[in-house]
Amino acid sequence: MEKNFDPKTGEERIYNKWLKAKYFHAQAKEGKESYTISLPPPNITGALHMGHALNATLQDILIRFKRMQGYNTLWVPGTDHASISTEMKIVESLAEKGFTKEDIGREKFLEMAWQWKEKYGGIIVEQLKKIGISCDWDRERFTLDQGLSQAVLHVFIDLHKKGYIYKGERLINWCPHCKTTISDAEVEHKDNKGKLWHMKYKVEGTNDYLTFATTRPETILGDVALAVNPNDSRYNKYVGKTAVVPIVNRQIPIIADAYVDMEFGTGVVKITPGHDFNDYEIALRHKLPSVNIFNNDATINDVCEEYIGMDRYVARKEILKKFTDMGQFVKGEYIENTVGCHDKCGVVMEPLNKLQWFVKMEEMAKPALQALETNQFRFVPSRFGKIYTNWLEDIKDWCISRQLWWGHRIPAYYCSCNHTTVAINATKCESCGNADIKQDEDVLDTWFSSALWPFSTLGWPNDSQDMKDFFPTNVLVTGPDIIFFWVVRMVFSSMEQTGQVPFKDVIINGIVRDAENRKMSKTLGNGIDPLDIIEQYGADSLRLALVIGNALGADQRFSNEKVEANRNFLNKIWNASRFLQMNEKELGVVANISDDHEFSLADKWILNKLNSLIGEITTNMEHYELGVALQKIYDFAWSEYCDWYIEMAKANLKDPTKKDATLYTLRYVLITVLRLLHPYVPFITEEIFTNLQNEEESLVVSDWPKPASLDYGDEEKAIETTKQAIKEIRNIRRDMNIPVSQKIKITIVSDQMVVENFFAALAGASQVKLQPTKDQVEQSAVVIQIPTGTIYLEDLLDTEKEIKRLTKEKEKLEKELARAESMLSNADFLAKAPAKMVQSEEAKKEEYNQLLKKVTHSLEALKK
RNA sequence: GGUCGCUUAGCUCAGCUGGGAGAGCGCCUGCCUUACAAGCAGGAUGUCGUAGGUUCAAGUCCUACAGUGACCACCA
Repeated sequence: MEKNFDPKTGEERIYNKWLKAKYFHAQAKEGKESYTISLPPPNITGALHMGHALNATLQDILIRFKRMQGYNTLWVPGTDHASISTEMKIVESLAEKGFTKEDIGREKFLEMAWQWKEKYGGIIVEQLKKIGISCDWDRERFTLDQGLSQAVLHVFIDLHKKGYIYKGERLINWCPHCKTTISDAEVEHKDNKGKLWHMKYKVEGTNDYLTFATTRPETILGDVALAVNPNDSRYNKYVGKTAVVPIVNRQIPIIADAYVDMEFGTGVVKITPGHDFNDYEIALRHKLPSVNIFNNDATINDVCEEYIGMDRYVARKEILKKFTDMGQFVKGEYIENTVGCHDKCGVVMEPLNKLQWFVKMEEMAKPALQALETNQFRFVPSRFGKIYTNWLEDIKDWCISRQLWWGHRIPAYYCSCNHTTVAINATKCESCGNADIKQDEDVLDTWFSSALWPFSTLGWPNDSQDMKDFFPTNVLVTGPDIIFFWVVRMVFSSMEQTGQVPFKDVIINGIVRDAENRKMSKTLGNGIDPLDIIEQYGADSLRLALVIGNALGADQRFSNEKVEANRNFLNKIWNASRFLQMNEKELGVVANISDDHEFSLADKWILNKLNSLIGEITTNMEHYELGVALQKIYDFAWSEYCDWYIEMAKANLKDPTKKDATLYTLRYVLITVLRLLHPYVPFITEEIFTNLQNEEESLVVSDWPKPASLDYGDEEKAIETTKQAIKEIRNIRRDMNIPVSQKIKITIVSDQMVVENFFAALAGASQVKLQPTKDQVEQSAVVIQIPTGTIYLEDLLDTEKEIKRLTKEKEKLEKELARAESMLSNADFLAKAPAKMVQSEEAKKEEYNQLLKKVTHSLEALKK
């Protein structure tokens, strides 16, 4: 074996081996419970980032764990067509050549988009593979592929038939840059330091002016009313009168509405239903008209000759100037508010009144809410359920039509007879039979297809075997930021279409930040590329760094130091296996051992500890406590197996009576550790495993360890005591500056301790004598008291130092004793604490007492 | 404005259903001991944000407060 594992060459080789063996490919298996995960499909425009890496790693750990446990596992991968993001890319590339998408037309544009998808869409998948994830690549899907498109159309038509999908004119969020509608979820509210302008309109039939405040002076062109609070005594007298919007010379009513906050601004609000959601509501209540003042690019339309074609922000300045000139400008003050921006391009979105397709949400939200309430599925950690619930409780109808070309085109066909035919590939009007029908130009929101992902990828709406075998899925792992984009929509879509909640557990992973706790972003340029990390340290190290010591759902900082530390751990495991191989080469492999073979104390100790470990971490992993579980394996492997057991084994291997059992135990424990680690670090564990076993075997499909039926509790305790003794000896050697090379003589007086042959080596002794009584022990020895006996380090005595040490020891014991005694003298503790607690305290008290007596005795003897 | 986190060793963070505070990194001392210097052995450092409460027992449960962060939200 090489001195180090080289991930650069090894990982790819191993991954290809797995693919070739089709370990990740799932088929329905009789008598095997299935376990399914749908990979959140990354956008084809995306490049792999740390968020993907974490997300994919968590899923891979779970699916590999379950696969080893014997479940029939399926992990469905795929990508999302990312309607708007992809379209933006194509539009940009066209713009570079001086074209617009309209120049080349829909058909040609889509051709380009598909070409783009073929060229770049697979990149992120290949990048994901580098992490080592065990998806069933034979089942890879794309949200715009034929099957999924069929599912999308099916759902659209179904919902339309049921009346859940309708077309209506509504105020919607419009992106003037992308020139499409966007849903509420896609609006990002950004803090904005703006100005609140005070301006005034003349009240007709009086000489009075009413002063209102607005952050958007340009929208006065669309004003249809002034509103005051009905209880506002300042303005009561004006209600019912008319004010005049200058420039457009529009007469508008002054109305009373409780929405108006008397405290804010002047207490007078201008009402612009065409470009403000609140005003829209008010206008509905008061039956006011709506005036649209904008073109699709947010320039002023023909509402006003003077500003026609002018950008909204230019118009703002011009109108303010005009008001100043007219003497109707009052003042401007600084204000902090928020503005809604398109989350994709960042441009301030504009509410516009448009005819669009919507999904009626109120009714479908109900079962989705109930599903969580009644624990039909759950969030882990549970607190994220609140985001889900809040969003559903306050849900508005979902605007699903987009003025884009890349996506699922809406299956609605318009006829000159005014009838709309909603059907797949309609060729004639279903009402009048006219063949001259025109399909709706718009496509569906990307999330409409993602919402069907867990079942559309399994062949739905066809009566597929995969649906029967693998649906509903077991786990969804995703980020907190898309709970309302995606999780919510998957639940209600699935419940409506399949009658089932699409998953059992929704695991929320945190956000990976940089070492300074900043969000990694392209603009900041602080992103750490997972591929760079893989290149430098290997995928296994990356995976460990992302998972170890991290609580689920919590954000984490990422740094190369973390990766390095974990790389070191893997190197440690690698070298432990080299140690085993070296010895097996010399002494022979003992892969099996007969029942009558006697294990040494050390063997029994490590086997017992391993047994507990298996039980604990299996439970941890079943509870998704992956970080905790990993930490436990790490500690066991490094601190117990490598630091202690291997060192003990070195001596035992020289003992012909112990050699075989030791070789067996070394191998057995190491291989078990490899199994336990495999879900976390699949590559290196597989490499070691095949080195130790044979090329044909694979950890991927090997069994997850189960605790053995053994109880070496006493042996474990005995070795723990021995370890404690050795530690104290080392401690004293250190205090007295005795180098490792200088061997000492040790006498142990005990009638119960067994001193194994490793003791001398680990304690740095030339000889270790064990005797039942204190006879013939040299006077000049350092004395260590342990519960099972007394240890004498001969010829080391430095009386002064020894007195100091023993005094410290004595003080410590007295403190411990006092603690135990105070607990035991507490009547409430005795009465109310569990008996086990009380017993354990009593035992400790007894032990401390004994030790204290002995230490005190030694101390007195020295002082004489 | 609402909701939800976080505050534990110098730094980054674990700590499950309450029973004597942990890891990694860093730091100090000594070691190239034939698996591993990406290592070995030993060591130091914490009134677990503050104040109350529940309990025999609180880092862990409850309340308030203080810092800090995220998300949601129509104050023109």
